[in-house]
Amino acid sequence: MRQAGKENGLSPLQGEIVDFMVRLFRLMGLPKTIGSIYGYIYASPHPVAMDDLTQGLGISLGSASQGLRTLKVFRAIKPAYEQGGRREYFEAETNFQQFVGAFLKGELEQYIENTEKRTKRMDQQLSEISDLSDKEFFEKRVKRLSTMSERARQILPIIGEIFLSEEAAKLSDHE
Amino acid sequence: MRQAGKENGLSPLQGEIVDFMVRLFRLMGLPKTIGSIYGYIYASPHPVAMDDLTQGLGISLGSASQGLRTLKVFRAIKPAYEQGGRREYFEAETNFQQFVGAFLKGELEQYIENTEKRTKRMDQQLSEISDLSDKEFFEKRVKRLSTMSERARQILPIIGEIFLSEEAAKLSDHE
DNA sequence: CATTTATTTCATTTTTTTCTGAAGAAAGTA
DNA sequence: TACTTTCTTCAGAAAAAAATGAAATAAATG
Repeated sequence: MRQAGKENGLSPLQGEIVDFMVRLFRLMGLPKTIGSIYGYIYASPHPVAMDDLTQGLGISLGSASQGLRTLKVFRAIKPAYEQGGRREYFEAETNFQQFVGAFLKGELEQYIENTEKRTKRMDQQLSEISDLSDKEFFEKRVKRLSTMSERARQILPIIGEIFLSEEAAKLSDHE
Repeated sequence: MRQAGKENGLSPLQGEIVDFMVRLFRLMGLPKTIGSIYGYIYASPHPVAMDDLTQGLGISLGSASQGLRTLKVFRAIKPAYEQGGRREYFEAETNFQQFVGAFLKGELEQYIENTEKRTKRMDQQLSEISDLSDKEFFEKRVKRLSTMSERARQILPIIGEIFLSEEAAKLSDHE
């Protein structure tokens, strides 16, 4: 998959879209395949089955399956009710605000919780230092980390606000 | 380096701090070594030379050299004027707000610029579509991406604000 | 329930990223 | 200048992350 959609039936525009999504998803720390799958679905006028992905993107069955799962989990795609076949079809959830925001918020939340545990542990360690000038130094340092972690928690809702607020929704939800 | 600072002369608290930084830096997409170097310097009461790092963290000369360079570049450490020796010594820049913020803002800025180029290309591609219903579909899709990209640009200064404002500085700069 | 078709799982392979250390600059010293 | 010490570079090694595909499972059909 050098340039998305060269050896297969993707139009140049669709290729651009796939690349776009690969980049967007990489920004969230997700692998190329996942971005390309979402891109492919996003750029398809009709619901997409796993088969279309392996063919259209030249990726393996395994990757397609795992990628779809991940995308389902954070609601970037949704099942499409297609006539006839026994296949599962999917279409794109097009409001990035929602799922990108939720994803980032989740990640950050987890990170911050973990961080708070750590600063607590540090506070304990502090109490075991006997040397006085060492103690002062480390208190300063640890203090800063605690402050940072508190501040991060304050920022969290702002991030949520940016992505998930009513305003944000309005700005992006007028299909 | 299983648990930071086990085989070497790091106190448990210092080990915690190193781990903390490894995590913080990984959040920014930077490798473990860089985080651990910053952590080591941050957790040192005295200026640190390259030698201390290779010894104290058990990392190679190459890693230490490269890591220090990176940290210098985005101002996470600064040279310390140490008596006597011909060695270079460093100490930590302790206001994360500044350097983490600047780093993230830089990354995002670059990302957004690139994204804008892409949406422009897409707009061009759009004009070459003849089929009418296809055209409508892709216009909708591309529109959304453009909107998102515009919105990202609006958000950028807010990010800057969060990290780099006077207020943020005050909140973190009272050593 | 046997058969065909679609999906999931996961051990292995491939690709990408990060780390290492020896060679060689650079900078200081006698 | 010859020698020592410190730092940088970069080709190759090691580790980590992602992708593959074959076997197992599930789901549908006659």
